[in-house]
Amino acid sequence: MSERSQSPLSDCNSRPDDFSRPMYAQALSQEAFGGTSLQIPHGVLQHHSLLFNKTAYNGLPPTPQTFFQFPPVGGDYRASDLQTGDFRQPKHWYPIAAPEYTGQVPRVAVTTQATNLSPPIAEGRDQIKMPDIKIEKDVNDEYEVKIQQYPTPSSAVPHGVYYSTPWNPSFWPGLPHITAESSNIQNLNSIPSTSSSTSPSLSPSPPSNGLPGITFNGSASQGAQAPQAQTQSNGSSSASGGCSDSEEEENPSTEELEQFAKELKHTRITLGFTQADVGMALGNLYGKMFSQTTICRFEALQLSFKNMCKLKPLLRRWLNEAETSDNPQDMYKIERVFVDTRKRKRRTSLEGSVRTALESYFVKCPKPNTQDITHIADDLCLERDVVRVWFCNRRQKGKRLALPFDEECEEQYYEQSPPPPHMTQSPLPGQGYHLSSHTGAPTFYMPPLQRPEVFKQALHPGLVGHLTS
DNA sequence: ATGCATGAGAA
DNA sequence: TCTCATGCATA
Repeated sequence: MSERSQSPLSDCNSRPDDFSRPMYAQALSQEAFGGTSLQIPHGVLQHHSLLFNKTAYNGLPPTPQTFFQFPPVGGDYRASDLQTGDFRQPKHWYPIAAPEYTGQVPRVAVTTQATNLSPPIAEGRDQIKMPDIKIEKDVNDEYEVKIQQYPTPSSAVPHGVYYSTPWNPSFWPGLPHITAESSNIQNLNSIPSTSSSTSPSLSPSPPSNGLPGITFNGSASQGAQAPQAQTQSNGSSSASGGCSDSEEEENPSTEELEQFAKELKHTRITLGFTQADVGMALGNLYGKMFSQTTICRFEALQLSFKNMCKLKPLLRRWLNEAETSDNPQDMYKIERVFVDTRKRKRRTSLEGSVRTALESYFVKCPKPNTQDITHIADDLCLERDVVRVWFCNRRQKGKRLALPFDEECEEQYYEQSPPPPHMTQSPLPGQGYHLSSHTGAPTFYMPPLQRPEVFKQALHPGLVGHLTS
């Protein structure tokens, strides 16, 4: 016990970076429908790498009926197809796309989208053949191999349409009206340098009039894996009038991002879509899918400023589409086969006491060196890698939460931000470490640079007082 | 909504 | 080995 108090980090001079603001987002109910939310079956839609818009890159005429062999559903989506441009998916509702709606269509969706969601999504549900999901465990039982396969179309699907490949730049050319409008579209740049190696050769090269490869804010972000959003200040408003010029500035302000996130969430909920839906729609619209997690974090302002800026144009586009489309569900159709074979380490579930201990270590030293990590791992009987990853995530979380949109301060935060009073002593819990206010879920300190008044507007009114008191 | 994990790119 | 963007899995 007492030995455990001998932290290996006593010589660490770094300061904790976290102690961030209260988890405002946490206070926001996910869907604000009494807990009703749409849950995507795990693995069904979450791997963006397999999203394909075949018509976008190979010019194939729409062959919707041959894609998935399900009984046609009622409703006429095609009218809107023609209006919205060729880059869109063939406007048919494939029941395979519906699993995430199973029995959980938000009430709002039912009431507000009675005319939009045609036919009732649940109608074809019984006919949905769920993909086989196979989970294999390796010999050590620590890794899982998940293999999922959607029913493959029996015909009319060219070989090579489906790839297990990351973001495919060739989708961008399929956005004619994006470039044509050149209005409020924040450009989606990013022609990944890895395209030649990661995308199927089937895909054509980006057209010369394609989206300019403007990098985000001059930063060499890790961008080859995702469409870099870039901003242009030429933005006229879309049909929805949802974005102002200022929002299209190269560097949207914090307020603008917050406002947009709020608008996005509100509209999304109003239209009855889940965060997963939105992420999926981005895939259908732009070829780069995002997970529910990412959309959630965007709405909750839990991404980095840079990341927020990157995603905002995409989401702005979605928002405009969703608001103006006669058949918003068109944006959610899935045309892909999900074949995901990866090994992923089984998620470690750390006990509260262990987390608390890690927190206390983190307070002392947010950036432990290798030796420290080893020591901590030994001390807590954890894998060294688990500890390392925990610290990585903890730092990331600290930045994310403490400095959502203040880049300049971000870099200095380790040095500038003093730990909150209650953590300075960092008594160790349990086996010698204890943080009085830590019960597994860390509380976050809001540094002075935070502006609660900005964030609280995104909160349910009833929560504002609580959080700011 | 969030904890733990992955992987690319950078330092 | 870190940061960062991102997502699976789960609370």
